[in-house]
Amino acid sequence: MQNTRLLEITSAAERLFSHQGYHATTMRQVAGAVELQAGSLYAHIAGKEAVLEAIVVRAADEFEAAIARVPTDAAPPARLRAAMRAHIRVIAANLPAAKVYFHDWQHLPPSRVAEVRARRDAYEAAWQAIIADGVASGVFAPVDVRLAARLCLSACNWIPQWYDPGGALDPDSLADAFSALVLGGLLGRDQGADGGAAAADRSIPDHSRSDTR
Amino acid sequence: MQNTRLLEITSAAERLFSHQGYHATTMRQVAGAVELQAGSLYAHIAGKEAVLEAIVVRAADEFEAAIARVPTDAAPPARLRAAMRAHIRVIAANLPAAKVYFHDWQHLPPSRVAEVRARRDAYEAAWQAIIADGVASGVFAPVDVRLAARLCLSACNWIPQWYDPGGALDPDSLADAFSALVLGGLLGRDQGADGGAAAADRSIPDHSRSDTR
DNA sequence: AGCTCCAGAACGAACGCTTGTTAGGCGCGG
DNA sequence: CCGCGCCTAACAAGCGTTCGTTCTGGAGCT
Repeated sequence: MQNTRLLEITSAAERLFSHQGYHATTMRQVAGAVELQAGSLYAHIAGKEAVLEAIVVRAADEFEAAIARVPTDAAPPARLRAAMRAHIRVIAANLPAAKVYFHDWQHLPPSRVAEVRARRDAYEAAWQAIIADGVASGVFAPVDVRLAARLCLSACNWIPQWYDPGGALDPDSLADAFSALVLGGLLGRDQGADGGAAAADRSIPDHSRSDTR
Repeated sequence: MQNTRLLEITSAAERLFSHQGYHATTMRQVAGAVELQAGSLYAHIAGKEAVLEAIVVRAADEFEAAIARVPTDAAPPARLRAAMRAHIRVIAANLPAAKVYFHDWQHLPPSRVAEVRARRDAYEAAWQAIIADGVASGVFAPVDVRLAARLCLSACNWIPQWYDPGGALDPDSLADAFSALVLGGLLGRDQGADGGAAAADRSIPDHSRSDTR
C-alpha cells in the first residue's frame, strides 16, 4: 500500500505537466525530478499516458466528491456559494493537478476523452441544477441557466492561471468574493441578500473569515 | 503584400495549434494542411516558434485594439458591457487564434513570454479601471476591484473552450448575457436601468446545445 | 516574338537530435 | 539467494530544420 515511488512520480509529473504542458514535458525530466533515470520509471508506471490519465481521473474524482458534499436542501444562493467554495477548495488544494485536468485532458486517447467529457458534463449539470432551482423558486432572476452555470465554471476554471497558493488570498475568501459578485452583481444596492451567506457558512464549516477586501 | 502562402500557413497553424496544442502539432501536419512538404514551409517562415509568435502577437494586438475602442466617457456599467462585447467579439472572430493565445503563449521563449505578460497585465488594468471608476462613483458596490476584473476576464477567457461558432449564440448575445449577470447578479430584484443600451434582456431563450466540448 | 536568365516556390532526402520505451545486468536487503 | 529497484545502453520512431535540386513564370534584352 505504501507505493511511495509511484506517488512521487505522479506528483512530480503533476508539477511538470502543469508548468510546461503534457507534450512539452519529457519523461527524462520527470525522472530527474524524482532522482531516477528515465528507464527506471517504467518499473512503476505503464507509460506517460497512464500517468496523465491517473492525474486527470483523480482530479475528476476530487471535483465530483466535492460537489456531492454540497447539501441539496439548502436555499439556492447558499448552495451556489457552497459549490463555489467546494470547487475552489479542490483547485487550491490540488493546484498542479487542477491545471493539468483543465488543460491536458484532451491529450488522452479518444476513448478516455469521451469519458472525461461525460463526467464534465454531469458536473456542469449539477451547477445548472442549483441555478435552475433558484430561478424556478424565484430567488434568482430568470437568467439563462446554461449560460449562468458556464459563467461560474468558466470563472473558476481559469483560476489556476493566476492563483498564487502562497499569496494572502485563501481559497474560501476567493470563493466568497466570486459568489458574492455572481449573486449580487456589481451594481450597487447592497442587497440584504447575504441571508444566504449565513446559511452557507453553516453548511460548510469553516475556520477562516470571509472578507472581501 | 499578397503573401498568400504565409497567411495560409499561419491560419492552418492556428487551427492545428488550437485543436492539439503547440507542442503536439507537427510541422509536417501544418505542411500537410496547406498541401506542402515539410521542408517547403521554411521558404515562408523562420521556424515553428516564429509562427506561434506571430499568432500570439496578432491576437494580443486584436484584444488591445478592441478595448481601446471602448469609449472612456460613458458610465461604468455601459463601459463594462462594451468591453465585454469587444472582448468576446475578438474571441468569436478569431476563435483558433484566441485559443492559441490563451493556451500556448507560455511556450514562447522567455523574453517573449515576459513581453506578452506585460501586455496582458496592461489589458487587465484597463478592466480594473472601469470597475474602479464604478466603485469610486458609487454606481458599483464596493467590491475588490482586482478580483472583480479577474472574474470577468476569467469567465471570458474560458469561452473558447466551449463556444461553438456555428451555434445559435452570437457573440453579442453572449457578451450581453455575461455582462447582465456580472452587473445585476443572480439574485432577483428587478432590473434597474443598466447604463447600457437595449439588449439587457434578462431572460434569454434557451440556446440549442451543439456542444463540441 | 523569341531568347536568356534569374528569383522564388516546392520537392525529396537527409541531418542531428530527442522522444518514449525496452532489455539486460548489477547490487543490495530480507 | 531470490527478487526488486535501479542503472546503463540501446532502440525505432519522430522531431524541427537544412540542403541541393528541380521546376516554373515573368522580366529584360535583342
